[in-house]
Amino acid sequence: MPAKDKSIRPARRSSVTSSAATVRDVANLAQVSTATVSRTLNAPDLVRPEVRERVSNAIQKLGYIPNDSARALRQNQTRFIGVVVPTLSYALYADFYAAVEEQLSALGYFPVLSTTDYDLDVEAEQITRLSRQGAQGLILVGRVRSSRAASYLAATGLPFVSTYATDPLGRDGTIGFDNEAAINEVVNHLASLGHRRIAMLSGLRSNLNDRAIGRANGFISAVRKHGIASPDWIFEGPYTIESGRRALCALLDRGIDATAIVCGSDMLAIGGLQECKARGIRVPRDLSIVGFDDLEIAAHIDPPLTTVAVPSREQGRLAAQAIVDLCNGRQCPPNAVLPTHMVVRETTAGPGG
Amino acid sequence: MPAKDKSIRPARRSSVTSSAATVRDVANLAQVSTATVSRTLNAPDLVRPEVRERVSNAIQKLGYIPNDSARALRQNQTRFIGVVVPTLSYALYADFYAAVEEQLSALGYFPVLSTTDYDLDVEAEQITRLSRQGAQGLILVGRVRSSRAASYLAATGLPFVSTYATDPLGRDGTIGFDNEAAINEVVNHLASLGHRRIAMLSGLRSNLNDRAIGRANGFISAVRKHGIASPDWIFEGPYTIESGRRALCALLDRGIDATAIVCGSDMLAIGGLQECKARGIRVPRDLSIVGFDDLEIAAHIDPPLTTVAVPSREQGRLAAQAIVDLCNGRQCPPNAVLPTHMVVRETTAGPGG
DNA sequence: ACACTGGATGTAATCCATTACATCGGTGCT
DNA sequence: AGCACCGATGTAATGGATTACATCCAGTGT
Repeated sequence: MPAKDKSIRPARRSSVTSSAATVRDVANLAQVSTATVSRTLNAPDLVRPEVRERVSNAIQKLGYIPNDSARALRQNQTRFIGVVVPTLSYALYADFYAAVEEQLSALGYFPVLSTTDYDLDVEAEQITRLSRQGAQGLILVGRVRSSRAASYLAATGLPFVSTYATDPLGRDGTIGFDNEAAINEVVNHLASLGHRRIAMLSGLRSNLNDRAIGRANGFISAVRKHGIASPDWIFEGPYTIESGRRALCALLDRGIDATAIVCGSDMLAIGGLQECKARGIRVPRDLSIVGFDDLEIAAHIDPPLTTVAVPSREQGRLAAQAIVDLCNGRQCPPNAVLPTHMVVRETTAGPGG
Repeated sequence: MPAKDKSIRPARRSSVTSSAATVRDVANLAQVSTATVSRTLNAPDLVRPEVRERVSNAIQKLGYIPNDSARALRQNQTRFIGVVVPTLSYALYADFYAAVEEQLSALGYFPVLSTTDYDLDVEAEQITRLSRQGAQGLILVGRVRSSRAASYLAATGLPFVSTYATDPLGRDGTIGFDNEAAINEVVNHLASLGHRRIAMLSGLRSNLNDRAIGRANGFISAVRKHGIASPDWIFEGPYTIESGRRALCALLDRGIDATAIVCGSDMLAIGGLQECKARGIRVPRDLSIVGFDDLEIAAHIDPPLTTVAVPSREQGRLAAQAIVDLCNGRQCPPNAVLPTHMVVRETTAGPGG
């Protein structure tokens, strides 16, 4: 009896050091092979109930936790999807992410989030990081990205879907809504109320935020279409209340006497509203204001904000479904244009009340 | 010349199938061993510049991306930290997470987020999931958790820090602030303004949310201390505007004629304020209202909300630093009690104006 | 009684990067 | 010359789970 080699070596790891138990420890304790342990976990039907029981007990006793890195390495699949959004501080994206998380988890995947702070270079970094870490697919916001990111995605063939945008050509997967059309609807509405002097508070277009650009373009084209006001009455700022106030100040300082203001975001609108209040400008009597996004808060400020409801959660759900489909080889390049709709509350009226 | 075995086999993978390149492919192309490739990436000083150059070119040419699962498996470290928060829809946690992300990334780690929707059972699931996936440490919210989660953490010895709470005993790592003391300060302030009839709009305590419980306890003890009003004037609801409105209705329906209301969250306060406006109750003349958290929106509603500023971002930064320290074996059980401070705006005044 | 089938289980290769250890050529010292 | 040493590189073991393939055994059909 030279030595019971097999039973001695694993024992070292499972008892002496307290480092995590492995399949081998479990196998030894349950008197089976590692293959059987693995099968007990992943295909219980292939294992006799009696043996299954023994293995389960061993797992229990050792507090065995499978090592997902090893599994991912072997199976070449991590079941995680990278989700890259501009920020979570804007409630819209927080909701979007929540919907993504919910749907992915229902499909047996899970999200790994990262934020870019609206910086396309950061976005490119995050994309490569997520890819290296084994993301099986990506959910991105917007369709414009840095050339580095674009070529990386093309070169690796990593599946991804874009959101909050539309793709007129329908090549890549895109789940979103039409920013231009939505703003068009707003301008139409204001025009039908009789407004002829309409300005816009827009998000920053300089960093190639295509949602902001789309909304601004929608404004320009709509204003042209109606032959009203000036397409260059556009004031930009980040999506914060403070910046909305400043943008309204800038507008007034330039002596523009608009009767209505279209905003690229509810935050800008709320800021504008604040500034009006501070200056004694009555909304909607002296000035109509329309927001965008329909954040929870929009319904609860005074007066309740007229705005555009966007299908954030629905988008998140569909994007999650789409990326999982792509990962599983279903070739359908998912493409959806979801409807938006105006929610008319109390910050809009005809000019003069 | 039997065969150049070594150069033939890897070629199969790098050219025929288009699956990702590995160190071996790079090594072959650069005419070096895999060890040298690895060193070029992780310890360039050990490699002659000339060789380094060759390897870099090969990496470039093949679009080689290291497989992090393999690295994690071998090194037994993933450099990721699990972050478990109740929800992102509440802006406070979104900010917290942003600070965590920023600090972790500065330290060469990265966060993997998951949300619980305030459910401790879900929290337990997320904790085990993150652990299995290789989280090296966890950042959690609150100190109360399900027994399953608690015993799991104890059994595995996985490092973690709790936030948004304090640990009187200082055993575990806890980075937070004193909810009770903060509410105490609020009640003191109201009492010094002359209020004697004070009620509370609280978060739900039933699901063992220890922030809500701490704040409610603070209210009860402060009210007792001052010998004023009734400690059971507490109305609960989730942290939403809608629920704040309902809670205020419930309070009024019960015929309580409080002169001041302390809220467990700004959202509850905003809801209360809305309901006051709807019913013609003037704030602060007829009723003072104090929020909690000092969300961005608090300063921008009408009237601007008096509230308690909490150090969310600071907490996030410290928690990230602390968990990384713990992961690196520094034994200091981190413990910090950060200051909160009241921000007095325009929803508070003496009773009657 | 024999060959065969199929279910249950074991054996060992595999995924990919890292790294301990071995190797080799060259330098400097005695 | 001989020895120690060093820097650069290669060889091969390693981490943990999965899985293709081999093996064994009981049951079935003829």
